[in-house]
Amino acid sequence: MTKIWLLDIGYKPGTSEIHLWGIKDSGERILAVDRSFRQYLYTTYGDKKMAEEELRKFHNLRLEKVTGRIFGREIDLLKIFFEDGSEDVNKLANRLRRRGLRVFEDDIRLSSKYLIDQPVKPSSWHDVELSEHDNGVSEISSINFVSNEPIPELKVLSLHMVALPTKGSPNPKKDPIILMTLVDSMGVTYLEGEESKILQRFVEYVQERDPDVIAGFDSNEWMWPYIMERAKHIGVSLSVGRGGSSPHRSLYGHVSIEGRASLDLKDMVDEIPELQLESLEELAEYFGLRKIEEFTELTDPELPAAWRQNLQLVKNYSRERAEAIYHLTTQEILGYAIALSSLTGIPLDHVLTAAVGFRVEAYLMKEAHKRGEVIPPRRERRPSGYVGGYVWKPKPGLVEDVVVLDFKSMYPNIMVKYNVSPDTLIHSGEEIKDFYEAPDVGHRFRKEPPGLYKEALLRLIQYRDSIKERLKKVDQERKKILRAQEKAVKVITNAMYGYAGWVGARWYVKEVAEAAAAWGRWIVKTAAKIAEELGFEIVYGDTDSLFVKNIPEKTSLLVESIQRRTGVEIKLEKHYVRLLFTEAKKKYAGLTRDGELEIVGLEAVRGDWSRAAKKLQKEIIEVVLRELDVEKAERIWSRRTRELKEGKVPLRELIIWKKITKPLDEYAVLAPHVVAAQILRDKGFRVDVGGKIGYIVERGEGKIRDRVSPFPFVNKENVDLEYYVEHQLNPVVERILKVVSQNFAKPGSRKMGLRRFMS
DNA sequence: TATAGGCACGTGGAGCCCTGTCT
DNA sequence: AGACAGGGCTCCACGTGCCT
Repeated sequence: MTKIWLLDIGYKPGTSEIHLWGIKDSGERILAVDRSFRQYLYTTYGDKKMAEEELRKFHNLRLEKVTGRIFGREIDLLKIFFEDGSEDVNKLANRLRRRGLRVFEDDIRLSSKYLIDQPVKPSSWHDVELSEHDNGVSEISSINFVSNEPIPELKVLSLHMVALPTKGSPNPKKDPIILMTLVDSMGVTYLEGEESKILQRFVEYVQERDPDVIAGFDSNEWMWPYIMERAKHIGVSLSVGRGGSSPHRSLYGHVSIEGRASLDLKDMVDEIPELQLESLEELAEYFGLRKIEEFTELTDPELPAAWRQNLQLVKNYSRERAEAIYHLTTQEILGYAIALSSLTGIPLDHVLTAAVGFRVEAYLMKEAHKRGEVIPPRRERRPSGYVGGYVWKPKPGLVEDVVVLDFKSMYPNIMVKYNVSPDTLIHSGEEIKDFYEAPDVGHRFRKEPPGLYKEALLRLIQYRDSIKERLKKVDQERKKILRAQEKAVKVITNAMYGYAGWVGARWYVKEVAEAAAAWGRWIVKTAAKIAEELGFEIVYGDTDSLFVKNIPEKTSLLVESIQRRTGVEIKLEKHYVRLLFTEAKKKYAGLTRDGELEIVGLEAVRGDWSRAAKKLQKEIIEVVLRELDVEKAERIWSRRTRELKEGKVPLRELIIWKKITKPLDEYAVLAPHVVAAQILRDKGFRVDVGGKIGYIVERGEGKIRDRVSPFPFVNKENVDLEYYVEHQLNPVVERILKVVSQNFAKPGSRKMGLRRFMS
């Protein structure tokens, strides 16, 4: 018996031969082949003769009569195995469908199916029965999951690449790679000189050091495709895979390297909503590695000159990024990716790239399989919305001493409590006596048996509790692993409700999400009613939270009453000394009891306002909330306005960043950032969907979009300072002062204060 | 290879009215 | 007097990014 940690999984195309790349507990890296698995699909066989007729046309099929469940309903099925080891299920599935039969699980890739079907988990330890063959290949005769701990020592290589653009962004058709910087446990290696030499040495380096993980930033969409095209162009064989194969584009735009995990840290950016620029530098700052300003800056237009005149600058630029990638990977991201991979069953290689919905789905597929549920096919559906959470309208102005009550994991708890699940929904005509009925929308769910969502959620909750228990007892190093696991579990748990309402989900049933939302509204409104009955004043509330004016001697009674009546756990989450509400929902600022200033939803926390405006708004809020001094706030306002008008504000603070969310020619309206992006594109720069465009507004007549200038082609001389006063500084300040001036400014001075800068 | 809905808010675009100018 | 271009205005859709 051998112990193997599963790093990567693949299969030989056209066959049922599963390739498992693993790490033995001795540290040896091996490829083990499993030839025992067979691809299969299910079909209904309403007309038995017809099914048999079709099946006779195929050789080497093995049939099994089984009973499965689809959305909780029992159904008789034929399970059809492809005994000849082929994995071509499409042909058979299509034929059966053409005959009007229902077919299931033909749309799941072989390696995914293996992971769902077998006691095998990626990024985990297994007991394996191996037989060695002469050709060095090990064959598996049995494999069993053991544990997802400990995590073996993985060899990580990080990679940063610089190409020399002739015009705009580097173009892989003509612009060579001039530098590659590699970082691993041995330190930094620069590959420079002739491009073919760089690539050859890169391949040698990978073969020699044989890393398990290769990490980059924007490597799936940009770096790997670039390297691959250059290698092809100059005729270098890019055999960096463990079997000697080249990298290849696999599913969903991901680039796979055989036997290794290729990670793109850019995928991590989506998981951290706090990030506004979504850059590597910002990611590094977020994890406390290095501040954005401490990175050497080098934009594409500056690169050619720097390459000629200041080689060291270019090398520093590249090294800093390669090091950041290495440290982020080893210290922050790899552990999380491993935990997520082991939990969802998605191989390490893919798990960061996979969108949230697909992670949840991967987890559900395994749960469903355990319960004897057949996995429903993915289907095209028309999106149709439903009513979501309830939001109170706040009273604008200041309010003191407010406590916030939060329902803990409201939607997961609702789904567990009321057994809300696609397989427990009662359809019209069904006569079930024992049911829960959702308020408002009237959907009914049977109380027994527990549904797929309920069981999946309970298992997750249980797992998280056990992690929390263990966290109390273990040492620092193990704590880190457990925290990563906890985070992974949390991500999946919290996404379950959203998944339920996603039209692309295999288990999409609109009534499920709609009912969960309805129960949510009922619970939070019931809580509000209880609070009011007890004499509390509701200040605000959003979906699963209630802001109430504090009555210290009654808060614990309030919490108890709400929990008793609604049956859902509620927590006293926050205590604000003072809160400021604007006229809008979802926008407020507060001072907590520990003296922290919190800003929610306002421009100061939005990424699409200039830094100048954001900083000023924060200053104003700070002075208003902490010092209750509106006049001082107005003085700051006028000082900042003056500074801006006198040109004392750095250009960088005036840049407005916005995301490009679709191809430029699909925009119906030419917004300023779209025009800025067009200008960049026309200069030969890459404008990617999902990329951020920075621009400033220049002086001139007419529409804003007709006078934008994209970063980095901005010139301080041309900035329309008046625009920044009128459309950036003034609105964000006025939004705040408008709601407090009557309370705090002396009579008479208020209007003065506000009007002074308005016209 | 899109987890959901609710919400604010700047900007552009369409359409309307008004007004001044030309015929 | 009537036609019409163009400015100013209103209203709404688009687009982004936030909150829970």
